[in-house]
Amino acid sequence: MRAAGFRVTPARRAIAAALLGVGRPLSPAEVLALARRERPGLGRATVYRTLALLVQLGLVVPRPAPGGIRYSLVSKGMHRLVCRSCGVELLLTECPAGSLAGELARRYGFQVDGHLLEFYGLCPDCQRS
Amino acid sequence: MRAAGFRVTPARRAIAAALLGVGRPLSPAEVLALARRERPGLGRATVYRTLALLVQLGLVVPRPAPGGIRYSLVSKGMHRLVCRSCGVELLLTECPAGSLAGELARRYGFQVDGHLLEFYGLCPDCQRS
DNA sequence: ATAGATGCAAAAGATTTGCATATCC
DNA sequence: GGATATGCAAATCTTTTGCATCTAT
Repeated sequence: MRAAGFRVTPARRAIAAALLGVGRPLSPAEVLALARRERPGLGRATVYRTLALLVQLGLVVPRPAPGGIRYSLVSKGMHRLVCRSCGVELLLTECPAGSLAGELARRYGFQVDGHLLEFYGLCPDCQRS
Repeated sequence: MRAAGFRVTPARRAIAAALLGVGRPLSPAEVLALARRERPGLGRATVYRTLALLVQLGLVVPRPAPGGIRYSLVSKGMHRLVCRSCGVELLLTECPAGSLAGELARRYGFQVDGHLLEFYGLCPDCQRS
């Protein structure tokens, strides 16, 4: 963060802490609510600006979810099994994709620093209805 | 579609055709504009309702993109290399994930019918700035 | 014939922007 | 000290909802 030439401020700390503390993807509204516990005066706009910055820096990934985009730290739970009907998620540990990253970097000149692997389908409950 | 007990209507055809015609993820506004070429009176609300239905049915996936959620047909380009700064995308052909799908179905009782694999990073141009 | 789908307009939400003030380095 | 970041409020955009009408099956 500082390495990239951006300032480390209390607002940014609070927002990062909110994402760190909870192990699941959060909507901007949830991030605001959580971060305000630590920093009561925090403004909505700052949350949006900071989330965009964290995405830019590759520290956070936006994910579509029923009800809008949610954000989660890159390191946590990037491999999921998601029910497209009710939205339940299972976190997976397997990752057959990591090995491809280096190969892609070499081939396309990208600096690859994360990936997302999601399987979609219907959970047992939703298969019934 | 019909198999799942839903009606096949001109509005739905036009929306599906829009997604089929263009090979990239579209925002709801883009879907509306394209589908209106075929069906001028099409309403915005119908686009949202139909996109949600197509996601439910597993025919379309929502993806986060700079500027909001975009939708694309499941069959097309589910494996991508995305620049988190400018948003350029490369489609990939490799897929080390397919083999896991069956295993997950067995283990968790999910009916797995699609997956999304994305690598994030910086494209050569954005690495410079 | 009738449950389901549509289009419209309005309501509700979400995100962005402009700007004066406060703050990190 | 000076560029950066912040918080607020308003402006803008996106998405959802209620309802009367229409249409696939």
